[in-house]
Amino acid sequence: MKDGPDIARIAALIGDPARANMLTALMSGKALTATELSQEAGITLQTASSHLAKLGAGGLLMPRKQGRHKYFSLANDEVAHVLEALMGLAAGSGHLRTRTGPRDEELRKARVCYNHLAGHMGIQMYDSFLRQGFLDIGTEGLTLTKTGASFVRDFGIDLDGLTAKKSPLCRECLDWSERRSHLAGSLGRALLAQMENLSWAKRIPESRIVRFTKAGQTEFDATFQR
Amino acid sequence: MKDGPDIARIAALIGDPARANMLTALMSGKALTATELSQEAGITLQTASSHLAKLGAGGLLMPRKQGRHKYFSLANDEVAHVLEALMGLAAGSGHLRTRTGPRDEELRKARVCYNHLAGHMGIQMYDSFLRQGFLDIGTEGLTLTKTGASFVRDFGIDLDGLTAKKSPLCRECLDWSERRSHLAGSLGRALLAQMENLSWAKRIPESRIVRFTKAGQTEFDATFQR
DNA sequence: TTCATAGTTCGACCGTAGTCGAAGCATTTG
DNA sequence: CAAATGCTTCGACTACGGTCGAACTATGAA
Repeated sequence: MKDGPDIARIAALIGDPARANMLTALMSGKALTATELSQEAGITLQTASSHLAKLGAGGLLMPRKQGRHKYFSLANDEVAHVLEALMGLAAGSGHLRTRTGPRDEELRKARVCYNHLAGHMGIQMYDSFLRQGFLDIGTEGLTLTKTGASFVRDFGIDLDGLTAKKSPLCRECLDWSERRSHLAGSLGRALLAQMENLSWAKRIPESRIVRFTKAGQTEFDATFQR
Repeated sequence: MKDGPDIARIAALIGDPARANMLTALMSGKALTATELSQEAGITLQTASSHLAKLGAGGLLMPRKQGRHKYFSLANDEVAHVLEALMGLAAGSGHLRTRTGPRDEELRKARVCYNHLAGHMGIQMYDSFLRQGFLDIGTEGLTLTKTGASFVRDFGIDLDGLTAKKSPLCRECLDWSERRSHLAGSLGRALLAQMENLSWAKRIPESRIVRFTKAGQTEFDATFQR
């Protein structure tokens, strides 16, 4: 009776309407909180919590704790592939709905997150690092590549000083507004500090907004938009 | 709450262990009877019947009645694709088990089925027709193409005589031993009759075996094996 | 510190769906 | 025709799992 891979187990996980709704909501690629997902599915938070625990245990979801929020995203591409295949079979075209965070335009664009750069520009920088091969996504956590190290040094950062400390150099941080990962860790903090040093930007007091100068914006784009 | 394509519905269908076992058994591409599938799933025939009805209504299975048997196969490639994706996610490599029909070697090779050719050679001819574009699989049933018609005429069959009758010219028939479709209908019967006319083969009395002569076999291979 | 918000755990309720025995059709075989 | 085989339908039982209220923990804000 036992047919090797237990397709019934995961199909049953997807087979509950509430869970299916959560999973399809996550197909956008963005991470959502438990509360948002509960609304997405039309169920209470308690019920959602139980569902999310099951999906996590089943290997379909990747939960990440961020402060007092818990963000969920699809565990990997294969999960998305299965969902897409199911959508195809279920005929009709796939809908996606999402509903994301901060209202303030400036906050969305660039803000401080534990002293590193977050928001659209944070994502922009992170993507640029990945594109240029400055960062390597290993089994557990990010590492700075050789080319990445030399770039960072050229940018004016005391890399040796950072690595001397015990706090992690590179970490992924889930962006609030963009709902994607960006660069955190001591390197992330140092990069933002250096941008402030170079007078590219400054923090607006009494808020988390990071406001770039016109020149600073140009420099940033030239440096990180390739 | 309603997310367009109802992936939960079909995922739930696959999500039951008994149904999942039946579906994986059908991944071989061969059609299986309700009884065989019930054994495959380790449940009684009554329960299996209910499951199979649901899978049919859900569009995952294609049932075909053949005498007092009912054969089930996956409805289409997309279903197989979903199952394969699920197997991938469920990790581990997929097992397949099957258990097919007739014992007698000669019967498996070539036999009569409602006066048309069945068994391995029947499949061979059917595949050859499809490969050469003699048959066209439309929305409902097979049709003979122009090139197919001229081939058939060259083979010595009175095609006009056949089309004059009201019984269907081409029909699919599910092969007992191969568990795949082959050509039935009046054309199928005429083709077998012509092979007997040409002394390629003759029927063995008191059985359904069709025995080809050595020369007939050679001719058949030359004609239908491309 | 206290309060508010996000999420988890516990317990109880309820419904749905899987299961099988028994009886009923349908088709083939003798 | 009767008997046998393959499958379906009906009905009853059972259990698993989804659901929510209430209480609890953890993190952040005032």
